[in-house]
Formats: sequence, structure tokens, C-alpha cells
Amino acid sequence: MPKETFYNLPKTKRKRILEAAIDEFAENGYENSRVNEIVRRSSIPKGSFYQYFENKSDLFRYVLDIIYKKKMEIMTGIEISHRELSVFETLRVMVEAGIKMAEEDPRLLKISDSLVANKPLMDEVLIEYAPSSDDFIISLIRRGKNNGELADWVDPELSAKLITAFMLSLSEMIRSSSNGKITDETRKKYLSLINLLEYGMKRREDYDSGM
Amino acid sequence: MPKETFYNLPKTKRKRILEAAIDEFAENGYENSRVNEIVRRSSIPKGSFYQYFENKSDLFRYVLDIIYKKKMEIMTGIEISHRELSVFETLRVMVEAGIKMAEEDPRLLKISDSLVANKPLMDEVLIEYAPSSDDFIISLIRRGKNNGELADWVDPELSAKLITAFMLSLSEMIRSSSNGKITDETRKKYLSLINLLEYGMKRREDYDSGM
Amino acid sequence: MPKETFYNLPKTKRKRILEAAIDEFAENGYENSRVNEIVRRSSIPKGSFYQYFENKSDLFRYVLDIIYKKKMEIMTGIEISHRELSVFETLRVMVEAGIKMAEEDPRLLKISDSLVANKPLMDEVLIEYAPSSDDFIISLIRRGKNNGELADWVDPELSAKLITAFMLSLSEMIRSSSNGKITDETRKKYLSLINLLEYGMKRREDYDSGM
Amino acid sequence: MPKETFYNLPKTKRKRILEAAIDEFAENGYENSRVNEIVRRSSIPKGSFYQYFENKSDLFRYVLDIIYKKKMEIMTGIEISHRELSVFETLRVMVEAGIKMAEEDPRLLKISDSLVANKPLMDEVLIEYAPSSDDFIISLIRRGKNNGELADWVDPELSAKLITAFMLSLSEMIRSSSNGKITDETRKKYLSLINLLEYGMKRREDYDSGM
DNA sequence: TATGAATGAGCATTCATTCAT
DNA sequence: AATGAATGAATGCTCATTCAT
Repeated sequence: MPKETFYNLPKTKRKRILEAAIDEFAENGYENSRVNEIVRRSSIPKGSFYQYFENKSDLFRYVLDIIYKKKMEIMTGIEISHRELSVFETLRVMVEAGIKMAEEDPRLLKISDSLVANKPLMDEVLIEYAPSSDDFIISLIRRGKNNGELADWVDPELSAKLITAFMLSLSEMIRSSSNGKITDETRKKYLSLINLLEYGMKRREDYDSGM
Repeated sequence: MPKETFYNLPKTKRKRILEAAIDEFAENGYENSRVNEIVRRSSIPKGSFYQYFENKSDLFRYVLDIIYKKKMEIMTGIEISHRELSVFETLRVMVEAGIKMAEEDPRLLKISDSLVANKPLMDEVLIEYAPSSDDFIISLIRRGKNNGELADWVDPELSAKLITAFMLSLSEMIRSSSNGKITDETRKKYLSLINLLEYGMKRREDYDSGM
Repeated sequence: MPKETFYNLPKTKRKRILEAAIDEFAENGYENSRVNEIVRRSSIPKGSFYQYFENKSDLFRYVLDIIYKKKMEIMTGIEISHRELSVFETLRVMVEAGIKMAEEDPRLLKISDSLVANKPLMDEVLIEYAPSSDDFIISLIRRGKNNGELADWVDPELSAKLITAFMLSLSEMIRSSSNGKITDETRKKYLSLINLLEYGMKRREDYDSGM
Repeated sequence: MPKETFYNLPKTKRKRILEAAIDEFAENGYENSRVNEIVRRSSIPKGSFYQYFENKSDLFRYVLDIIYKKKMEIMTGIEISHRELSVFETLRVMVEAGIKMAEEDPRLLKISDSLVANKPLMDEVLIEYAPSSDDFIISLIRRGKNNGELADWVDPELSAKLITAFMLSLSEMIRSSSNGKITDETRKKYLSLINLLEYGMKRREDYDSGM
């Protein structure tokens, strides 16, 4: 996480640095992003960079944190009825959130995806701040099983990984199709893909016990 | 692909170099693998490396080729009934193959997965020999739709991406769980995950038209 | 051309680097000059080199630019009468300039000559700032023919090449004879060699039409 | 010079190696020619190369020797009247020889020129076998002065250098214009350039003493 | 002698990070 | 705190020459 010095900066400067970092990371991924370039884009002296951040991965962590917060913000902003959401409603909300994010700032989505798909990077960048996305999905599935929404045979840990991969792939599709606005039709198409999961995992009288 | 000089080498030496390369690539991925390290691990002079291979990506391509052949070998080795396989039987065979590969050499699986998940790398390494895994899955789905196995609403292109992500994730699970042998129970558990896809996508009289 | 960072350096350091480069290029030519050596001679870290210059050829271009400016400076410094110079007066001025340059810094002359004699290098180094020496000579000859100074049979393009070679050779002589000061006698001797060209090319009533 | 082993080779093999070397040297110059490439072109094992020649420059020296002999052969083959040739007749014979050489094998001309224009290379390659071309021209000029052909003011040593450069440049022109046959017209044009030297240096009653 | 693998010093260039003011 | 120069280990790759059979 950034040093005190960074937080003491005027907001506009902080913003400038952040934007530069997001641009660079989104365009090149973590490995191929250059401190030099971030420094250039944000017009700060190179020395300052290391006065604001411990190192490159420190800044990256910070960017991830920002993205995480943005996601949470979007998720909570989505209209949700009073009752608790079902598993697949939740996933649909996540897709909606992804779409919104792609519309608002596809760069964030890209960075975020790049991380999830890259285990060694996650290790290097030492993510602790947030429970892994897996954990969230796992508890979601557990709840679904408890209230009879999901089939008994569903294994929470394993399914969570699959669903994460599924959602990630969906996120990538959204991103790559969003050169600007996402049409309502496209939105529906993506949301419908959740059906695949729903039909695949939901409890059904006829054959559920059979597995 | 390697130069003549490489193929002229005694088998044990070729093996040593290949092992060193597989180790390095599996541990670090393509980008973070170092020619220096491969050269050190296999105890060959650096100059020799470039007498055997055009460059780093040439060696990588070669390793991928080895992996591809291994995969094919395993796939064809799997007991298959005479009739044509259904979509999900095919996917299950793929999982079986993945498991076998994880047992025989998890490093290969790791390298292989790393490639599928990395588009820019695929471009750089210029894989031609095999149709992209997407293409294979797409045609599989098309066939499934034609013979009524799959629901009408299934979109081949989009589903293919999801299934690829799904299978990749499955492959990762297999790999990470295989510190040694994979128990029969584990094997069943992984195979059962294909059910999720099956239930999710197969044609059903009652509600198919409803989508 | 050098980067900002180079121009921001203290003058003495800039001078040190420039001297090292000139030494290296004069002694070994462009191809055989080593960045390592320039770096060693000027006692700067190798990393700094690439913070000052884009690459080796960037530095070389810079050195050539310095030389070009030096030449121009010397040329304009030479006493010239008000009227326009004749062809051979111009060539003599060029010789005088060469002599002065050899006295002030024979290394520059050497580098400069090495370039003119090396077409592929010129291409690689992409000299644009100055028209090729050929062009200058060609237009000089054209003018000479127009005002009746030169014989009709003189072919501007071909003669230009010869004269360029001639001048280059002259330049080499001057350089090699100048271990220190050039005596007035030597100077006269070199200048007199232009007579050879003058007698050779000038218009003459008696036999000019005969060619 | 090549080792015994080379001369023991069958003539066709020697020829093959020589052709490969000439091709490579003509195309790339000495510095940029690769032993690897010569070895490849001539289909000999790399080890053999060093059994035939001391090193790269040894082969180069050998090629130069071949060229020198070819030149001599051509020169002596040119129809020469019984009386001794005048200075400029000699130069014209040399141009004729150059033209013939360009027609027979422009590669040889190219290699030969590349050497003359490159002092450090001459040093590295340690030419001893033949008197430098300068020496030949110097004695030519001396003779010309003795028999009154040339003006008194002509300095043999200096003029020799200029003439050498002149002839070299002429040679280059010939080479670059000879994509195949050289027309009679072109031939005449090149020969006429010797006039420039003739008019420039010959003794003349009217103004010779004036210089 | 023929063969082709072995060798390693050397090259231009990159880049995260530290230093000095 | 701001600034930007200093630093040097590392990287992929080349190539003349030597070695071993």
C-alpha cells in the first residue's frame, strides 16, 4: 500500500498517478508495465515514485484495491429487492456489475481479470486485503445448498472454482464486446449464460438424488 | 522447431535439455523463464543452446509440440466405444486425459494451461499445428445441437469460451491436487463436474423451448 | 539525437562522454566501436548511457552532428571575398577547412571520412540533416558548366563521384600528415593538388570542343 | 594463406569453397561475413574450415590473392602495342581491365575495392604479397615525369594517392552500372574520365613552369 | 583428415531501484 | 518532499574458434 507521502498529495495529483498506472497496467499487464512509463505518463519525477510507493507491486496492489472498492460500490449500487437473493440472482447481479464496470471503465475489468487468471502474479503481489473471490462464491454455494436451491451433489469448493472461471470468462467476453456501449440485447445474451449454470446446478426432484 | 544439431544429439542429452526446459517453463511461465537458467540446468554452454534452437520461443514451441503429442497419445489411449461419443462423453474423455497427464507429468499440464490462458503469448509463439482449443469445442457444440443433444438456446461461440474456461479450471484443480497419485474417488469427483455442464446445456422436453 | 537527460548534464561530464565517443569512433569506426568501451572511457555507468542516448547509433549521429557543425563553423570562418567563388576556389576552401579541422581535431576528420566512404553505414545512421556531399559537388559542377568555367564534356554526376573520392583522399593525406601542426609548405602542397582538377576540367578554347 | 590440407583437396571442392567465400565477402564485406555462412554455402564441415585455413582473415587473404592474380592475368591479356605505354594509356588499360573484370566477375571487383578503401582492414589482413597499388602508380608517375609526359609540379607520392582514389571511384561506378553487360557507350564514357587526369597532369608548354 | 558439437567471451539493450542534492 | 541522475545486474543472442572422435 502507498506510503503516507502519497496520501498527502493533492487529490488531482493522486488521480493523475492513478490514471497513469491504470492505463499502463491495463495496456500491458503487470509484468510488461514499466515504472518509467507510469512516471512519464503522470509527469512525476522518478524519485517521487519511490517516495509514494514501496515499489512497482506496491502500486499494483493499490490499483487492485481501488478496483475492488469500485466493484463493491457498483455491486451495492445495483437495485436489489428486499428479500435475500438466490444464488443465480446473485451471479446475475455480478454479471450486471461486470457490464456496468465495462461501460464505466473497461481498464479496471481488464486488470482485475488479468490478476485472477495469473496465480504466480497473485502470489507475487500478495493479495490479502480482500477475501479471495473464491471464498465469496463458496459461501454463496453453501447457502444455496442449505436452502435447497442447489443440488446435493454440488461440491462447494470445486464448483466455486469452476464458477469463478466461468464468470471470468464471461467478464472477458463482456470486455471484448464493449467498444463503447453494450446493447440491451447483448446484455440479455450474457445474462442468459447464467442459465447454463442454473440448469446445471439447481435441485430438481426428478433426478437429483441420482447423482 | 529445433535445428538438426539438436536431433543429432545423444538421446540422454536431448532429454536433459528438454527436462530443464520443461522445469523452467513450468515453474516460471514463458516470459519469466530464462535461457540462462535452462542452460545452467542442463549443463550446456550457452552457445550450444543457440546451435540447437533458433531462440527461446523456438524451444518453447518445441516443448508445446511435445505436450501436444503426449496429449494426443493419451487421448487415443483412452478406451472409447465404437459409436461416436456424445458431447459430454467427449468432455469426460478430455478430463480423463487431463488426469492421466497430471499423473504422468503435471509440468506439461501446467505449461499447456498457461498457454491457453494467455492470448498474446499464443500469438508470439505462433501456434499453428493445432486448431485452437476453442475451435474444437465450437464444432463439438455444433454437432451436439444438430443431433439434438444440446438445447436450442445454446450459442456455440459463447458457450465454447465458457467451456474452455471451465475445462481449464478443471485442469488446474487436477494439477493442484495431484501431488502424486490421484485417487479413484477424486477422479470421479472431477468427472462429475461435467454433469454441471451436461444438466446445464442438454435438451430437455419440458422447458427447452421456454428459454 | 541525445535525450534531455544528456543536455541536463554538467558541461564537463557531457564533454567527457563526447570525448570518449569521439576517441572510440575515430579509433575503431562505427561498427567496431563498443558501447562498453565508451562507457568505460567516460566512467559512466552503462545504464546512464542509455539514459542519455537512444542507442549506439544515436550517439554516433550526435557526434556526426557535432562534426558537421564544426565544419560549417570552420568553412564560414575562412576568409572569402565578396564575389561568388569559382568551382575550384570552392574546392580550395574545402581543403583549407579540412586542414584546419585536421589541426584542431583530426579525430573528427577521420570519423567524417569514414562515413562518406561507407554507404551502408550512412543508410543505417540515417543522415538527413545535410545533403549528401555528392549533391553539393554535383550542383557545384552544374554551376561551373553554366558559367563557362568548366569544359562542356564534364558529366556532373560522374565527375562529382570522382571529385568526392579525390577530396576524401586529400582529406586522408592531410590527416595522416598532421601529427601536430601542418607547415605552410605542406598546406600549399595540398592546395596545389586542386590544380590537377582545375587543369583537368576547366574550359579551354583550343581543344574543348574536341572531346 | 591456406594450409597444405586445402591444397590437397580436389579442385572442385577448392573451387566450391572459394566461390562460397567470394559470394559471402562480396555480399557482406569482410567484417560482416560469417564463417558459418561460408561453411554452409560450401557444404564443408566447420571443423574442416579451420583445417584448411588459419582463420577468417587467412581465407580473406587467399581470396585477395586470387583476385590479384586475376587482375594481373586480365591486365596482361589486354592488347598492348610494342612500345611502352604512356602514363594515361596505362591508366586506360587499367580501366579496361576493371571493365573486363566487372563483366567477368563483379564480386571480385567489389571485394578488391572494399579492401583498398579500408585501411584498418588492410592492417588486420596484413597484406604483404603484392606491392601496394600505390607503389605501382608512384613508379608510373615517376616514369611519366622523367620522359616529360607529366608536368614538373606533379608530386609522385601525393598524386599516386589521388589517382588511386580516382581509379577506385571509377571502379565503383563501373561495378554499379554493370548489371550484366557494359555497353560500348558506357565504356567510352568511363574511359573518357581519364582525360580529366590527363589534362590535369600533362606537361604543357604554355603554363607548366608557372605552377 | 573429416566431422560437427562445444565453448564462452562479448554485445547492445532494459529496467527496477537507489542515491544525492 | 521533490527531483532526476546513478547504478549494475540481467537478458537474449552472436560468432570465431577449439575440441573430441
